[in-house]
Amino acid sequence: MPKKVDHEERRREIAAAVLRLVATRGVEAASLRAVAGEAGVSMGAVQHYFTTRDEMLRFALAHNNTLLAERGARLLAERQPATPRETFRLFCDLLLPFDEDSRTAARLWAGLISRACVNEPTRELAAAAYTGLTDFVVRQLSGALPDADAGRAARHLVSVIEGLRWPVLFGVYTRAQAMGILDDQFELIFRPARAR
Amino acid sequence: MPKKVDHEERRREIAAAVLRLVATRGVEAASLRAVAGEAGVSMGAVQHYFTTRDEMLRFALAHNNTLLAERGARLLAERQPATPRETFRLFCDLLLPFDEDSRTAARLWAGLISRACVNEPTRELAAAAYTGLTDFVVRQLSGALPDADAGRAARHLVSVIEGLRWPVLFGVYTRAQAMGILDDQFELIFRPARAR
DNA sequence: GCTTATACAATGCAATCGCATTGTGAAACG
DNA sequence: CGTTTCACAATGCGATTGCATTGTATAAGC
Repeated sequence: MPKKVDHEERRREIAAAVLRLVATRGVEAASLRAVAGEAGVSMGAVQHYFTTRDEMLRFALAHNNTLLAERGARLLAERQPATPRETFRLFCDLLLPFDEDSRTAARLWAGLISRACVNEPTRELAAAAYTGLTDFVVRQLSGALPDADAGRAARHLVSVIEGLRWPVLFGVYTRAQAMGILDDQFELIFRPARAR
Repeated sequence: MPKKVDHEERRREIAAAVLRLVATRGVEAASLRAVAGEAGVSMGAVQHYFTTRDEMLRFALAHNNTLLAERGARLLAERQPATPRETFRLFCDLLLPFDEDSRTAARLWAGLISRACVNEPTRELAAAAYTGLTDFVVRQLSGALPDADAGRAARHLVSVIEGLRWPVLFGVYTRAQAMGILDDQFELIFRPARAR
């Protein structure tokens, strides 16, 4: 019938435009027209791929989560961390807004959170993102710790990292200060079991 | 001259309407008209007290921060926590979205964060809120720990609490699970110094 | 080659937005 | 008692919003 177009690929392209807008000017700025302009297509095209603005935003934020997961897996594969501590540092670099990439990701995360507060499907998305991240960390830790401790350690580490995201993004902590807090945390958690 | 009106008090009343809207329907919903309607005044009144929507939002979010600080001080005064652990639990109840009040506060916090990502004055506000909170906790802890440790412990505790806010709000952790994580953390930090 | 389904593009529309302007009633001051 | 000044109320305006509708170019199936 008509032209053959990779539907999902086009959606992802438009989603990328959404993410650029959300990261630089906030969720409110991601209007249909602005997105169309940013993506270099007509507004009709955006409407063709997303029935509603809400669906567009939800897809974009979900897409961003899979991008982040891929980035984490890639980092893990290429840096091959040998010790739990190296793995941990890798996650810090991935999740905390130290460089421009992760600062962008943090701003997107902020958009996700603010929408999740008032939009049920987005809330489910955010909840899934948190559980997914924690599970991922559990799996990374499961070699280095007994299973029972791995779960606990993962929840600890994820909590502290998450708790540092906004202070770091807003300039309350420098990278060195944040890493200091995280190092302390790491020491505490990975102290030999007998000392606990 | 004209009627005598407590200017700041009126601003706070309007800000309360803003906060109600932000908490229930998000920052975007706090339009001048909606705020006027919620506050039960005309749009002209809102404009009379705030020169711009941006200023209105900033004032409302800053106002919310002082309300939260007052609430913390009041809780501290009436519950008179004797041990660091009791103090800590008090802060958890204050900051984590366990009841409807603190869930509202968390949604407001989300609004603050998302705006802080794209609005410089709001960013400063958010940064000040984080440092203010940490300083407050340091002061609470300074009796129970040597000064050097109090700062470190405070940054730890605040980080973990902050890291649990969104998972709790989005239903990833129940109150019991969150408190379990926090208890563990508390144990780690307050373990006798010789064991470190 | 005609049909048909797709992939957009263009435009229209009612609603809403922030903000500016203007009007009015009242109260304090001279 | 008149003037001034503040506290609003009402309305207007241009811009922008999400969404619906319509038009059209293209290309695969029969």
